[in-house]
Formats: sequence, structure tokens, C-alpha cells
Amino acid sequence: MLLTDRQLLILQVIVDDFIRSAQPVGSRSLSKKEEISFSSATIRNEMADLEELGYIEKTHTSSGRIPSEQGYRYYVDHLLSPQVLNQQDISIIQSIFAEKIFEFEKIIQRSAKILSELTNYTSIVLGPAVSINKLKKIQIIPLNKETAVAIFVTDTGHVENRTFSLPASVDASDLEKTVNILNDRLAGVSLEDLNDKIYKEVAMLLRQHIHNYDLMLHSIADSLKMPATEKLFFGGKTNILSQPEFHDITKIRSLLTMIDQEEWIYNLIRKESAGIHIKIGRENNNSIMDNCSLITATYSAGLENLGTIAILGPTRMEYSRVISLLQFLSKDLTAVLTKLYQNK
Amino acid sequence: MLLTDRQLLILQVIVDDFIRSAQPVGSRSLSKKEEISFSSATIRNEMADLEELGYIEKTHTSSGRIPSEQGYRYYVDHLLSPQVLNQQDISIIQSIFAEKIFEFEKIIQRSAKILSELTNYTSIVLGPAVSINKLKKIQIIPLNKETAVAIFVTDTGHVENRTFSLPASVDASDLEKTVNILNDRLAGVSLEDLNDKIYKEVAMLLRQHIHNYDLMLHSIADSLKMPATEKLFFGGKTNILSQPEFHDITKIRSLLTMIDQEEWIYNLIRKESAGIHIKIGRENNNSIMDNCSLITATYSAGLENLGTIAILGPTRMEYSRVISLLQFLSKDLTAVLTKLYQNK
DNA sequence: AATTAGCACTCGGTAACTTGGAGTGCTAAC
DNA sequence: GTTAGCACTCCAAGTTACCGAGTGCTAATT
Repeated sequence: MLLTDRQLLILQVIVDDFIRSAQPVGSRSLSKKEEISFSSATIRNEMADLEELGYIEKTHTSSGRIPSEQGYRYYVDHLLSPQVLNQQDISIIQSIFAEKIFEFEKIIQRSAKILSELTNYTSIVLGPAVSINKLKKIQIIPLNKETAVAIFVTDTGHVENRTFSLPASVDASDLEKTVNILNDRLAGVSLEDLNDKIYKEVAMLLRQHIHNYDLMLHSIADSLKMPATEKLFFGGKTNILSQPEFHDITKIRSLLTMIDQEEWIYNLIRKESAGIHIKIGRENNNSIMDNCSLITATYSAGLENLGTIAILGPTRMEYSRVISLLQFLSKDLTAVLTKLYQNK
Repeated sequence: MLLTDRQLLILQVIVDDFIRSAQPVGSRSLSKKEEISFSSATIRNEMADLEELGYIEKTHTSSGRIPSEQGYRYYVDHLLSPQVLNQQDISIIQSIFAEKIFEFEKIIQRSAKILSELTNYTSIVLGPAVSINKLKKIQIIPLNKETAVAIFVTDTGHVENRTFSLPASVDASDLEKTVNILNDRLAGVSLEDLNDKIYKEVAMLLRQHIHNYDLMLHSIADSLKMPATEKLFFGGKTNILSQPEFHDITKIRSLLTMIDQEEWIYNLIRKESAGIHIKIGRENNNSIMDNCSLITATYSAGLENLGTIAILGPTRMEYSRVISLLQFLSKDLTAVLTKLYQNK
């Protein structure tokens, strides 16, 4: 069954008003709004219908109405008027990129911080996957007789390092030869493929040149089991505490605890197709996220989807504003990173 | 004025009981304790004296007593019976070191986690200062025509890296020469002294060998302005939420916000002399820390004081247990790190 | 002189009750 | 189809009553 224009108007005003005030909206206060030119009685009738259809709810028998999850969903899908960002927001976001920086992490970290400050919600940024970067150079630096550090530099300037124990039989020239072979064979290979490639292509070469090649091989290969997890950055972790709907300490605790556990966040933000995605309340499939919504956007470099920026807030979230901010930031991030990557 | 033995006994029992129950302690319940063999009326008289001396307080006219900050202070200084750790605690702590690890950070991070789990308070670990480590090797790896990554490896296996822009006039052989000079001159220098040393000793050498040496010099030196901050690690950030005395959301918010701001924590944990330090409530000189205590312990490698482990909890903290745990862990950390450092 | 029993008093917390206001649903009139 | 009117519902805030745990003081006891 389709909603009438009047029902849509009422639904929209209810959602807008509740997002602003966090108070149930009654027919009388609705009838006083400019946009609305019919009486409270009419509104009551329409609200009864909207409730029957599942778009709004009462908190108790004689209370005003609040949007249901389904109501928010409809609002987000059909009623959202895209908010135009004001100049101040825009320049704050652009300040992220003002300074000349070479490292992703700094940019990303600052994005998270500013996003949370602009919205008063919690921001989560999933950093670019290191594992798809291509290897630029490997270096192995012995620390003492027993241990050495392997350093992997990617074409994006990211540096990974691993300490590993050095087989006693390996001497300096062996090490040098090995590093040369590795660099020769592995440059340009993505980090996630390194391990594979080492066993398939490099092992043979090593055998020909290096005494005790197998010990060496395993030591290095072991240290190569990259933790492929993308780094997470947060902003405004405690912002939930200022939302009026979260006065229950156990609810807050479970939310904050979830935020501090990276696996949970990975589950929540799973890589999605490009663009904006909105998950409202139970759509997140996680009871901790009841009464919370998550809006995600992706950013990329060139064609490659790199990471995700997200805002976690109450279902009573300023969807319009958050979406605009995310769209704008993701566009800017993509532009900057694309440029950075091209340069490589 | 000195306290009588009986007053000491009563003070001790009050503190112990309040730490356990979080409830004000009344004379009647005190008189029922085994340790106490006199009537509630006597206890009331003694409590009136203790209150007059500032060791205990009432929450309202006819309530039981709770320890004052001064009371906790006296308790900590004179009444604390050192708790012997049980076997389970000990083996949990030792599990931190079970796995063979080369990297500090992992050990430190795990320490923070386990400490918070054992105590149910928030743990803070100030990692070893990177800046006192000695340089083992510098590498510079060009990414493209304009940028390069400088990599600094310390004798402890720690790796720092900085991306910087490469002067257009520098070619590969210049770079190689520079790296050689740097390694030749700077090996063994502590990171914090690098910048100094570069200008004082290396500049001249570079001038002799490298065309356009000054651009090169500044690029590298700039990237060397190490952020000398020691890394912070946390465990159980949300544990405060389960303490009954913190039911006020604004209090919780200010505490959690403080924890998320590293400068605040540095202020709180300032480097202190070796050993255990206890700061109760206002002794922390920070109103956010009202009703909170902080216990810190230092750990070292050899003679060098490396870092700090700390527990943040309510003033109503299990001082005895926390102190024992910190002592034990700091001893173990010191032992392990001393060994690691010797090996270098 | 120190200890204790006894008692009046205080205060917080809980439960029961009252009241006012905001809101609803329904009916009848427009 | 819309709206005015009205009875009804429920929450929230305020009031009152009451219980229990605790105190301080005094007088009796050791």
C-alpha cells in the first residue's frame, strides 16, 4: 500500500522533529508547524494509519509518536532532502588536506577526528589495506648474532617491519645475496602474495646460491605472514555519552566495549560496494547496535577501492548532514589519494 | 596526635570493608566482625574521634562512615598488609612472557591487557622511550623522483620511518654516498641526539662529497625531528563503567575523554623515581581524577629506567592487590627486558 | 575512668498516592 | 473528508508516610 502525500509529509516532519528534539512528537505540536495546514484531529487519524503500517510507534498508550526503524528506513530512502554543507564545514574538512603530507595514516587519522567533531557522533575509518600495496624494497638488518629485522617498503611509502631470529649458520654474505635475490624477484609483488611467491619462485634460486638456504627461507617467510588487517582509526569515541537516549550505563558499556574490540568493528564495517551505505538499528545484525545506525562510505585511489569511513550514532541521527559530510570527505580523500598513488 | 591501636584497627576495618562493599560502614556491623571485641557504642565514640581527625567521613548525618582521602592515605602508608598473589594470578602474568617475542610493543600491550583483566580497573602502560635507543642503521629508499622514505633501525630492533620530499637535483649516487656517510657517522648515536649530530658533524662531510648537499641535509634533518613521545598502551578503558561509584554519566564522560587524550595521561603519569607511587584523589592535581586513585610502578632494563605501568581506579581501590600485581609485573618486565637489552 | 546499654533523633530510600499535562481515540457535527 | 469536542490514558513530578540503619548522648555498669 502506498502512502499518500499527506502521510509522507507527516512522516517526514515527525522524523525531522524527533531527530532534532529526541522527544515523541504529538499531533498538536505537529499541527502548529508551518508546513502543516490541517487540524490535529486529522493528523491523529493519519498517524494511526502510519502506525498501523509500521512507520511510527508510541512509547506508551498516550504518548506522541517516534519513528520506527522502518520509518527511518523509508525516510532515508525516500524523504531525505540532501543537505548542502555550509562553507564552514567545507573549509574544516579541507583543512585535513591543507598540510603537505606523505603518509596516509596522518590524513586518515585527522579525517576521523574532524568527522567526529563535525557530527558529534563516533567516527570510524578503516585505513587502506596494506596488503594490496606492491613491494618496493626489502632490507634485512642484523641486530646481533641471533636476530635481524626485515623491512618491507611498499610503493606507497608504507613501511612494515618484522624481527626474526637468524639461523646461526648464516653469514653476512649469505644475507646480502638473499636480500638481492629477494629484491630482484619480489619487487612489484603485492604484500599479500609475497609468501606464495617466495616459495614458488625464490626458493629455487636461493637453493642455488645459499648454503643452508632452507633455514633462511623459513625464517623470512615466517616473518612475512603479514597480519593483513587494515588499521582502524576512531574519533569521538565518547560522543555517544552525550546522546540523551543513552542514559543506561550497561548499554553504554557494551557499545564502548564493542568499539574497543577491532574484530567487532570489522564485522560491522565489512567491505561493501562503493558508495554510501546506511544500516539502521537491527539491520546491523548485532544487538549491541540496537538504537544505533551506521553510515559508511568508501574511498579509493584511481579505481581501487581502498577503505571505508563510517559514522556510528543513534538511530535518531542527522542522516542528511552525515551523508553529505561523508560524501564530501570521501570524494576529497579519493582525489588526494588518487593523486598520491599516481605519483608512485 | 597519634592514633591508638584500637583506632587503627577500626580505621583499617572500615577501609577494608568499604573497599569490598562500597557501602558506608556502621558501628553495628563493625562490632559484629571477628577482629572487633568491643561494643558498637565504643566504636561510635572512636569513630567520632577518627572523623574529627579527618580520617573518615559521613555521607549524611546519620549514615555510616567512609574513608576520607586522608584516611586512604594513612591506610596505604601504614595499614596495608601486602597481599600475596595466588598461583593463578602469577601464572597469568607469566603467560605474558611465555611466547618468544622480539618486540617490546607486543609484550607491553599484552601487559596492559592482562593487568586490566586481573584488576578490573583501567591499566596504562607507558612504553619505553624510543629516543634513547641507539641508531643501528639508516636506509633511504626512493619511492619516485620526488619522494623517499628514510628508515631508522635502532639497536633494539625498533624501526622508525619518515617520508620526505627529495630535492630534484639529487641522483642515486648522491643518495648512496649520503647514506654511507650517515651510517658511518651516526651509528650508535641515540635517536634524540641525531639531529644535533647531523648538523655538527655530518654537514661538513656532506659538503665535501655531495653536490647540493644543503638541500639534502635539510630534507633529511627535517624528517628526523622525531616525535619523542613514548607510546601509551591501555587496557580495560571501560572498566570504570562497572564501578558503582561512577553512575554519573558526565563524570564518566570526563574520565573517558581524559583517557583518550594522551597529553593528559602524560601529565598524570609523569616520569617518577623508580618504585611504586600512589596518588589518591586530589593528590593527582586534576579535578577529573577526583574519587580516583592512580598507582604507578616503573620498569627498566639494566640500570636504565624505561617506562611506567599504572592502574587507574576509584579511590576505593584494592590497593594491596594492585600494588602486589604491579610489583610483580614490573619485576618480570624488568627481568625480561634486561635480558633482551643485554643481547643487543 | 573506661565501657556499654538504652533511647531519642536524623536522614535516605521506597512505596503509595495525588495531580497536572500532554497526548490519544472516538464520536458527532460541519 | 475534515474537524471540534470530550472522555480516557499514562507519565512525570510532587507529596506524604514509613521503615531501617545509623548516630550522639546520657546514665548505668564494670
